[in-house]
Amino acid sequence: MASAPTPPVSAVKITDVAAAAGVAPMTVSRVLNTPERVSPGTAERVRAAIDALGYVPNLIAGGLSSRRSRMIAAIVPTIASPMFAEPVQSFTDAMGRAGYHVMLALSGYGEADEATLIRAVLARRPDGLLLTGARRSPEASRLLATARVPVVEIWDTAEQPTDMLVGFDHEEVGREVAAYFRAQGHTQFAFLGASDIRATARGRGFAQGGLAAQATVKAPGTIVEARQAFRAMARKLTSRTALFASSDLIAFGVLTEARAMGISVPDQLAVCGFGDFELSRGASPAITTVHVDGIAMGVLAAEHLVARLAGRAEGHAHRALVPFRIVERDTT
Amino acid sequence: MASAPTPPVSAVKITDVAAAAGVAPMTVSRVLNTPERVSPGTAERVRAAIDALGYVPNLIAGGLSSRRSRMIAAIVPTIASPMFAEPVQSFTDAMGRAGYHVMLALSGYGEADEATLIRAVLARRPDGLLLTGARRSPEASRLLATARVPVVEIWDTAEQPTDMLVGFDHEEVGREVAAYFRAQGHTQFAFLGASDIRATARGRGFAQGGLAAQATVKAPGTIVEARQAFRAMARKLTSRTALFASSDLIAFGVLTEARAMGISVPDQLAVCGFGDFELSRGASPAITTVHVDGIAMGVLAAEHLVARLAGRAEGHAHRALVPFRIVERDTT
DNA sequence: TTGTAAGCGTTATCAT
DNA sequence: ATGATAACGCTTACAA
Repeated sequence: MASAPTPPVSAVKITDVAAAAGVAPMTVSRVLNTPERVSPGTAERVRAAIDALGYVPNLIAGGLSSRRSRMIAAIVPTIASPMFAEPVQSFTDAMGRAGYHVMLALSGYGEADEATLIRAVLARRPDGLLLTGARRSPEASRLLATARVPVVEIWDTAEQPTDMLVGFDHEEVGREVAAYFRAQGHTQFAFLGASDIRATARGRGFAQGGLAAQATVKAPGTIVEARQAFRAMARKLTSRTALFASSDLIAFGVLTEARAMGISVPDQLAVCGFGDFELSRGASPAITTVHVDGIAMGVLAAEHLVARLAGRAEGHAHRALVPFRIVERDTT
Repeated sequence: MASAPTPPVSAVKITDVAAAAGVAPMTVSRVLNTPERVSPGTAERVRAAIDALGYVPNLIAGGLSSRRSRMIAAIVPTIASPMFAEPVQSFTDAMGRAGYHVMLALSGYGEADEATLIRAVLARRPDGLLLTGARRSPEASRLLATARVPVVEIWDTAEQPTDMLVGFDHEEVGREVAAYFRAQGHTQFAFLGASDIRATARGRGFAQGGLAAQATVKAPGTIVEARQAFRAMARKLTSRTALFASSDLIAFGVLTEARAMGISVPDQLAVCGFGDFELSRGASPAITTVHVDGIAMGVLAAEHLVARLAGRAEGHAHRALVPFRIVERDTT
């Protein structure tokens, strides 16, 4: 379709620098990649030539030659939520420190064509992959297997991760929240959550731990939807209820609506969110929530990947669990 | 540092497919890139071979050869804010439909070493660049100039964009908000804002339009900081005040604190935010805010870039303004 | 410490 | 419509 007239992107190449510095191209390459193997004097001359010419190495050529792209592809559903933004940000930083660029691809929810995305991404020959969740379609698994690329999956656990995994058990989160509520003397439980696979797992764990979850409503992903859903749900909530929301946004919606309805928190209604977004700390009342260390998740994922890429995979387990904790605030 | 033993990423290459299909490599390449130039029968055989072998084309080799990476690099300060997440998401989608991958790089605020990041990104030879804001350091400008890569800058305006630009005037936003407040009979103004360059510009415009902005407080970026800042500021606010916050998060902090202090909204205090985040619609009272069409910004940026890459840059202006509007809700 | 030669896997270009 | 050949800009492997 597009047919640009092949413009010279950056005329300056390694041979130009080599000529200017009076050395062989290979020496320029060494100055850039293994400076310790070049004499200081030569290195200085080469660097001067690089600066003078404004040389920017072509990593695409280097990658083809070395068969290492020094690039990691990360696939996440969305960056619009702090849920993924945080680990992605820290993963990117950590990989950057190790000399890798991270290429971010957005999949949206619905694993319909995750395989297609993975395929597209593999075409760029990343040295490694960061994936969200631990459920892969058979097609995706096949692709990953034949590509033989190190893979880290985050945000979830699974019996059989594709390769490495850094996450936590969402059902366990639900169970812990239920246990926390029970310890507070609650006997009536409700769950309000989004329909994505991990939110559902948290709801399932909560129902197990809560023994008698009186109400489980699904679907809302936004504050406004949560308010509507809670308004509908509230009618059935006759006595003191402990509600677990699948995200802080939903918890906030519930609390906003509860205030409008004159329901007292935490006396008549106790609420626990998930994610520990800034909103939960900043809102009044401050929202009790489950904190997951997203930064640590990103850093850990990077460490695993870097270890593998450096060939020292032995020291690292293939599965790492990221801790979570309930942050008790005003709504419980 | 890392020295992996050069593993065969995906053994299958174009010559393998060609051999399996009984054609020349070039024919396989044509099936993939210009199928209309291959006879249906041959194409079918080739595709069968591709599927059978699980061939994933090596775009890194293709890019070196064709000098087109089919990749766009996007540099944004952060994805943790919906401010940037939205246009980035829509830009990515739109470029994807045009056959380009978007590689996202996070710069953080502070243009300290933006040039370094740009340099790193240019090493991958992107076909185009998406940058945030319109202020480039001399070093960055030099890099971009010598790279001769199409550049779109978003989120701002400038007299001299680097190349193409899709944004809006932040001072004008401030002036419009001031005008809106004045039309409502306000005479006392305050601004509470983050210290980044665009927030500052909105505050400047607001001060111009408000004639007598009584208080301008800077720094807060989070809800909690905004609450503290407002509490300090509130003492000086003796009469009915119209406050413009540099983001909806800050507006929310102000409103939360105002409620705690017993300040009635919008009677004693009118508040307008910026960004039209989900929170503003979902909160109670719903927050009046400035809506900027981030989706449109991303799509427009993509259109400009695609047009340029397709060689038909003439039809498009180099500057496009994205509309913004005040969304009137309960806090004014 | 530095250089030479031979690819890396694909596509542009020119033939057929 | 298909093929042969020569790059693309760099790095690996080996030599000096």
